[in-house]
Amino acid sequence: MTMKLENARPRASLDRNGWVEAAIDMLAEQGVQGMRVEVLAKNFGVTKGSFYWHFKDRQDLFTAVLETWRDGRIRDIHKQSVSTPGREHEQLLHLIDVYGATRNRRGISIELAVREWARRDAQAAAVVEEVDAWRLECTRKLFVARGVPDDEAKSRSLLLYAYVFGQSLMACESYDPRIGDFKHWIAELIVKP
Amino acid sequence: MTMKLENARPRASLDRNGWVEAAIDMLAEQGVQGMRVEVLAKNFGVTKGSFYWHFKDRQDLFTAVLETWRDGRIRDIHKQSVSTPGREHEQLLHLIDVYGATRNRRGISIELAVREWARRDAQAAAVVEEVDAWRLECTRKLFVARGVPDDEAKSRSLLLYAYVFGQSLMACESYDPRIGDFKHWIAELIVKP
DNA sequence: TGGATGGCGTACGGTACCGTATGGAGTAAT
DNA sequence: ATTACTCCATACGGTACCGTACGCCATCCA
Repeated sequence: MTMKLENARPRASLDRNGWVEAAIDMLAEQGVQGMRVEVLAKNFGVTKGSFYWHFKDRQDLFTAVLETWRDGRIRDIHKQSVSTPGREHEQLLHLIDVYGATRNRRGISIELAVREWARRDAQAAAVVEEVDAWRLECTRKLFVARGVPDDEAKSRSLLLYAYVFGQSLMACESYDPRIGDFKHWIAELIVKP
Repeated sequence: MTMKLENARPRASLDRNGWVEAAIDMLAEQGVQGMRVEVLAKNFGVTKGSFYWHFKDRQDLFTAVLETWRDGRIRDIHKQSVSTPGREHEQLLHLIDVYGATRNRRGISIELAVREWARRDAQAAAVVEEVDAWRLECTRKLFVARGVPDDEAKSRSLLLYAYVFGQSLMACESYDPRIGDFKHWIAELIVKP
């Protein structure tokens, strides 16, 4: 049998998914324009001959990146937003915290890069719209689960996500040394029953 | 005297400022990477020989764009945020409305482009930080003028701007037909005493 | 063991840029 | 009229890409 050779080659990880993961790294660091075929190839130590074996063209990579990002986000949304009766308050605060902390910088970078991408590309815009719809819906359910009226739940969900994304756009670290307290106060205002 | 010839030539508007204004247009439409010397020149119907007469290099244009944007923002902030006793509530709601409406699309596009620029360029980051500081401070004064404690005023200012910027990043038009009502509710929550 | 196929390298043409060097037309000053 | 200065065009070299054509080699399969 040839089973022993399955992972014999150390560089055999360069399948379609490997390119997509590397492209997402570049997306986080440099934006859409940073996902360049020859640059990615050089980072892998190969030439673009490999790329054009796995992908039809650059747009093909873009589509794969968007789908990978969308699927990952939807999985995360479900993990974070399944209602645990009695703990919805903590769950909502945690949602805000995840996007506001210094950790998760990579996730935020990707988030912003995709959203900027979506402002000039219909395909990216559709993906963002889909992800937003899932997030807003799951968060709405969390609010409803703790007794908030439906309209108010929708409004607070919108406020929650707009706030966390907007916060990552601002340079507010130098605003006040007690910025952490302010953010807690804001989070409570958004989540408060 | 030669005074009569001061604005004799119709194309004499192609001074340094003309290039900067056109560059800001491209910034709004295509982001930082869209501000290209040869593209701008073609749009003007000239060649880049003109550009390199008025600017040392591309970075020189970038610096001028950032300074022009910063100065314009600071002027706007003062116009919008001077406290008119008794009307602070309406002034704050108007602030939110300015950034949330379908009009002012250009201003929002520039705002987002500059902020994305700032994530990868220290000079742009410094400008954004300066503009944010002005905005937060002026809005804080509006809150304080209507009796809000100082810490809460700072928190609400931060929430206000993070919300309006984040909102422009989201595709929330298809969220619910009553999105307008939700935004009003949110604005009241942010501004409410 | 010969041929098919997967995975990648090489080489090339083409495009879109940046920046420089230089010339040239028009105007202003002497 | 000569000079000088402003403003722009032309031409060039260089870089960084995208995409394609084609060739090479290892592996698998009959």
